[in-house]
Amino acid sequence: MSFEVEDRVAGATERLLGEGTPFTRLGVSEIANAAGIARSTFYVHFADKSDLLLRLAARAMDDLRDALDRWWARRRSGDDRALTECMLRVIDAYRAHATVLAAVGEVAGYDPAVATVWRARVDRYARRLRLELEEDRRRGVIGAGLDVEVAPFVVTWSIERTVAEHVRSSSPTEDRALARALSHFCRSTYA
Amino acid sequence: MSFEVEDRVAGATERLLGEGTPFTRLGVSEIANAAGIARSTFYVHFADKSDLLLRLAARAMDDLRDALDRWWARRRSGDDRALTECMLRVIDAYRAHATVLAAVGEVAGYDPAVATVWRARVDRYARRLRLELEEDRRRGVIGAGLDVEVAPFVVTWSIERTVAEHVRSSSPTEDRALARALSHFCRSTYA
DNA sequence: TCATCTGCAGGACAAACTGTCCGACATATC
DNA sequence: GATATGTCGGACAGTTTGTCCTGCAGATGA
Repeated sequence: MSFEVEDRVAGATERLLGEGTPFTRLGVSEIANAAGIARSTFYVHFADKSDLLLRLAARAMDDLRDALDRWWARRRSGDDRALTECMLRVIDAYRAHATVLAAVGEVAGYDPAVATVWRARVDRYARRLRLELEEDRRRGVIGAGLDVEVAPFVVTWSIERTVAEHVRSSSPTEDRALARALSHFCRSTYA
Repeated sequence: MSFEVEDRVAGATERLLGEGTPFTRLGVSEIANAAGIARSTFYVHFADKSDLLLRLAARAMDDLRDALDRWWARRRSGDDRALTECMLRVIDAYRAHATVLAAVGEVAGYDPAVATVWRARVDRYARRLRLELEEDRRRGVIGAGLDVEVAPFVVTWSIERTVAEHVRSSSPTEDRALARALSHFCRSTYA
C-alpha cells in the first residue's frame, strides 16, 4: 500500500496526457510502463482506468472550486478590474490542471461513473451561484429580466466549456482578453 | 453500393444511441446486428466507426447551422420575443439530432478526425457571428466594452454546451426558459 | 438457357486490450 | 531464521477491431 507507487502512476499519467495522448487512447500497459511498475501492480492500486482518473481529478476540481469561490466573492463588489483578475485566477487554475480536466470531460462522455462525478461537481458550482443570485434578488440588485433558476446553469456550463476550449487552443497571452469577455458577460447579468 | 444498407446502418445507430448507449460503447457487431447486416459488410460501406459518425453528423450540423443563421438574422431586429423564438428553433434543431450531436461531442474528445471536423464547424459558426458583430460595431450599435474578437468564441461555445447539457438533462417543457435566458445573455452583449 | 458480375453473408484470423490470477522473489519485521 | 508484505512477470480467458477469403444469390447480358 505504498503511496509512492500511486504518486508515480499519477505523475506518469499526467506526463503522458501532457504529451497530447487522449486519456481514452492510453493503455494500462503504457501507463504502468511509464510509471516503472508492472501492469499487474496497477490493478493492485486502482480498480480501473476510471478510478485512476477520478483520483487525479479530485485535486484539480478542488482547485477549480476554490478559484470560482474567490470569483463569486468579488462578484458583488462591482469592481470590474478585480472581477477580471479573479476570473484570470480561474483560468490559471484550469490551465494548471488542463490535461486532467480535459480528460474528465472526455471520459464523462461515455463512462457513467466519471460522468456522474463530473456533473455533480458542476451542478454544485451552479447551485452555489444560484444561492448568491437569490440573495442578490432579495437585495434588489438584480434586473427583473434575469431567470435566477436558469442563469446559474448557463453561466456555469458556459464558463466551463469556454475556458476549457480556450486553454486547449490558445496561449496564456490571450487569457486576459477571455477573462475580460467572461466578466463582461456575467456582469451584464445585472443589467 | 446500395444506399439501402447505409440508411439501415444510420437508422439502427441512431436508434441504439436513442436507447442511451454512448457511441463509444457501441460495438460494430452491435450496430451491424441491429441493422440486419453482417459485420464484414459494415466495413464495405464504412471505413470506421468514426466514418459512420461523421456521415451521421453532416445532416445534424447543417440543420443546426440553418437554425443559428435564422437566429443571427433576427439578432439586430431588437424584438426580444422574436429572438427568443428563434433560439427555441435552435434548441429544437439540437433536440431533433440530440443523440448524434452528443456522440460527436463525445468522440471529439479522443478521436482526432472527429475533433477536427467538429471544431472546424463551431469555428465557422463563430467566424460568422464575428462578421456580424464587426458590422454592428461599424454601425455603432455595440457598446465599447465588447471584445469583438473574443465574444463570438464565448457565445458560440456557451450556446453549444449549454443547449447540449440542457437537452440531455431537461424536458422540452423547460426549453423556453433556457431560450429566454440565452437570449438575455446575448442581448446584453449590446449593453 | 447459360455465363458472368456484383454485393452480401458468414466465418477465420492476427493484433490489441482488459481484468484476474498465480508463482517467484526481494525486502522488512519479529 | 521464520514470516509477512508488496512487487514482478507472465499466463489466461474474454472482448473488440480491421482484414481477408469463400460461398451464395440475384441481377445482367450474350
